[in-house]
Amino acid sequence: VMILRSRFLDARRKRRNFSKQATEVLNEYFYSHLSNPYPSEEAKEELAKKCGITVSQISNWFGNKRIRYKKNIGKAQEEANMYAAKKAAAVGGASAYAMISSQGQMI
Amino acid sequence: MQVKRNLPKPGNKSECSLTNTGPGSVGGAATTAVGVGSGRTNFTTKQLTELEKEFHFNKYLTRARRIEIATALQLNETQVKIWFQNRRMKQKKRMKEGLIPPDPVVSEPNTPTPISNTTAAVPPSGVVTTSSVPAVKDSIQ
DNA sequence: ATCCTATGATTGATCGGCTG
DNA sequence: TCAGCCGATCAATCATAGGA
Repeated sequence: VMILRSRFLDARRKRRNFSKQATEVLNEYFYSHLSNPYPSEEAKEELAKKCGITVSQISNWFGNKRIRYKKNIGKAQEEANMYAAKKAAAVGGASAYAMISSQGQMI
Repeated sequence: MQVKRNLPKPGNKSECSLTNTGPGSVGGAATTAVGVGSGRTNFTTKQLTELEKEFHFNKYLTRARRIEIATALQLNETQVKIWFQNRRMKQKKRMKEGLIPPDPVVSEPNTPTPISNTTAAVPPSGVVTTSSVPAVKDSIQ
């Protein structure tokens, strides 16, 4: 109730969705690194540059993605997974590195 | 409470490291007003205002000061400690990207600001009370 | 315009590592 | 040996954007 306190102070939250391309790049990375969706600081910087957003936004995106992915599993996620896998397998050029790194770690 | 994630940073192993949600159910002691202890405390505007004021003064707290504040604001020492930690990280983050001029460094790290009253809780304490509208303090975006 | 879902941001609190 | 800090992350929530 009175808990409506400082909500008005969040005027800064004038969010703008990321571009479709940016989201595409992020999802591609996320799904091709599902076993370890934790990009390093360097990877975040690269993604940030590639997506035209800040590193913090990259962190926010992965944070939200991990939680929300987990909140589902067995839904459109599985679908998105193979979508990304297929995508990575397809064009060997830009996506090649994604495939390789996805195999980075083993048991 | 329940955040036992594996170590993402260091060489982690297989499995989607994102698989937890431990039922933990800790008995947090929060003033959330909502039933049982909620892991997350909802700080009141007054508490946040005082903490912010103190932070502007000292970025780091001494044990004694922490106790004073915790008592005055009716919070745990840990909550005050954590709040300052998070606040420092927040400022650092703002500094990096956004802008937020470095702190005008206050001479001495002391001068305990008499946290208004002792048993904080009700008094209106005319601090920044809902200026009633758009009060868009804060710069940055 | 109305409702509902997707999504970016914020934040109290936790985890692991490092340090004085 | 140990408490506090940092850096990263979690998890819940807020507020808005976008679609039907």
